[in-house]
Amino acid sequence: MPPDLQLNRFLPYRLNILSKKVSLALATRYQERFGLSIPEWRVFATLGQEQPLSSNDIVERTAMDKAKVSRAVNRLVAAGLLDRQPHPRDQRLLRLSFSHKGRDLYAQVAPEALAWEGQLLSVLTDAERAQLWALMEKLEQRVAQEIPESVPLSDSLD
Amino acid sequence: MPPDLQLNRFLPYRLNILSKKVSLALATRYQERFGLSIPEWRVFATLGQEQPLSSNDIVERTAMDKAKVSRAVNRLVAAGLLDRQPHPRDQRLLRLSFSHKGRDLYAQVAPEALAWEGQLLSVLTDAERAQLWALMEKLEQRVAQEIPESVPLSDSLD
DNA sequence: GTTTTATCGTTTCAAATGAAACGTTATAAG
DNA sequence: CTTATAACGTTTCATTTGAAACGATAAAAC
Repeated sequence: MPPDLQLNRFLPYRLNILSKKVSLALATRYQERFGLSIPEWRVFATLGQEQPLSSNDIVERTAMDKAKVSRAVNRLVAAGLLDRQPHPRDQRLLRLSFSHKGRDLYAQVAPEALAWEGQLLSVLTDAERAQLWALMEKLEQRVAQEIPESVPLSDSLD
Repeated sequence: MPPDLQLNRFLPYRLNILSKKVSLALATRYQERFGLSIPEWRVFATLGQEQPLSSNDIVERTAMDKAKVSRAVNRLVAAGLLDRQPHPRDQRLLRLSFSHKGRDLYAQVAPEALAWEGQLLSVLTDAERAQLWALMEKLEQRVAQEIPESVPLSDSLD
């Protein structure tokens, strides 16, 4: 008698596919319109939250690999979107922040991202949205217990 | 005035991190215990649902790249877990199914995967689980509308 | 029947990835 | 002070990746 593992009712599987579809749909937009790759967008959006940040701050906030963050930051700096200063008190740290151009771009990108998310969430009622956050929160806390600390959240794990 | 994009309340971002954590936690287990990589597990579990399947069937069911499926299938065949036969009526198609060894392994892996999922979901009530499925279903249908057809769901989109 | 056209799975190749090594700077221990 | 240890970000290098080209088969058009 085969074990009853219904893949389309298996949370890791469904979560992966949903996450992929959402990322793909969004990525297509900011890729085409703003020329940002996914890692670049992640770094950029993170700096939109708080500035300045070190590379390591971004690693912690995004669960990205530090090599990937390093490369994304380099591209964003090269594109003139970020300023990269050495930290005055700790020479090991970078002090990353938006350039003027970066700030302008963020002012364009962020509202679009929010609007897009709004369209996506428009299929849910307010109550359902609240539920969704609560459920995801619970699951994330639960699963965090199972992950051995210091294991990086690699991008290929999907 | 900066746009109010709160990243930790931004669905694509949170979904990505949750999905990564879940995949990582689960992958660590079947990697260590059964020697299966993530793509291999995906293919393997898909065949647990229905047999025989062609490679293309698996591509459709898992949203994986066909090159990745091809490589995962090769490794599983080499490991003696799958049988690969040519389809009698269409020589282009493969007829993939479990070998005896594969069936035995599945009988071990599937219950563990289910038990693990059960632990994860144990933080939710039955009603909450039902909600979760319903919400994910709605979101997936909504986002599917935005994805141009025939765009593959690459694994690097996270 | 012959010639397109499409489909399936593999292979190729350039790009992306991430673990580990590295150089540099800071902190802790002696 | 000096030495050992740790933290930060970059770079290296082997692996993984997926888009495109490919060979082989089947279906469609003529």
